[in-house]
Amino acid sequence: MNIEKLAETLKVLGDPTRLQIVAMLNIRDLCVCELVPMFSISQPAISRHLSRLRSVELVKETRKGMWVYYSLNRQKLEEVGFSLSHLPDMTERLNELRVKGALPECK
Amino acid sequence: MNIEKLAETLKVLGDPTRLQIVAMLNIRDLCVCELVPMFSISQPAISRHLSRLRSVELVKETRKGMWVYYSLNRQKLEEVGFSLSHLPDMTERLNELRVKGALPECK
DNA sequence: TGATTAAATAACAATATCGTTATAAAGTAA
DNA sequence: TTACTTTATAACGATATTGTTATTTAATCA
Repeated sequence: MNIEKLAETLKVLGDPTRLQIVAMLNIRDLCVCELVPMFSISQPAISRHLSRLRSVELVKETRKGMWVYYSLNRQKLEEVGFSLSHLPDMTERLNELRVKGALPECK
Repeated sequence: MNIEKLAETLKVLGDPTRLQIVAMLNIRDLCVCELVPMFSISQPAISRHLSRLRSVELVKETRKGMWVYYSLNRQKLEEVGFSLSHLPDMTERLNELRVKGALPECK
């Protein structure tokens, strides 16, 4: 995952409500009406959080009749962990800057 | 790491500038005056980003004369990855809610 | 059809974030 | 001391985020 996308995904995960939703979905798929009573915020607020999680493909929705079930995209979550432990190698970028004289000599 | 602290740390990582700083510090320790020319934002802006990274102990600062060197706390970064792949088990919490009748029956 | 339920979207307010420029603080050196 | 360099902080504006209530959309059922 490129660094911009990784940052965007981490930002989505970096909210206590959304991270708890992810932890809940790690146990089993849940419909919105089950998620709402778990938190002390409104249904629309939960809906917006789910929308943000969906926007980075951390969760998937499936409509079943009146209900919408959300499930965790474990692969995406693993990808985040992997990308974090394999950050892009900036050695070359650092060399470029040094060659261009963009780096001061702080001895 | 508890879920609140994890969310806070992910939020700090969830910014493209800060994540790039982390990637740079993964190569070697850098002083602020080296970091500034790598980005097209002001020195105070970089300083604020470093302050946020410091606030969750992702980086450590060391003053050397006039210069302040920042280094990556790799242990903390690994901890984030580990916590992400070992989210707290919400099974019990889910049971509580079910027993209390807080979960609707969406069949 | 019309009523009901579940979920998403719209509109808005309060607060947080991130950038800027100006200034302060800390260290070096003439 | 005074001047200079490096970094942090202050003050402020623009924008993003997160919550609210009201409304819309989608599906079910009498």
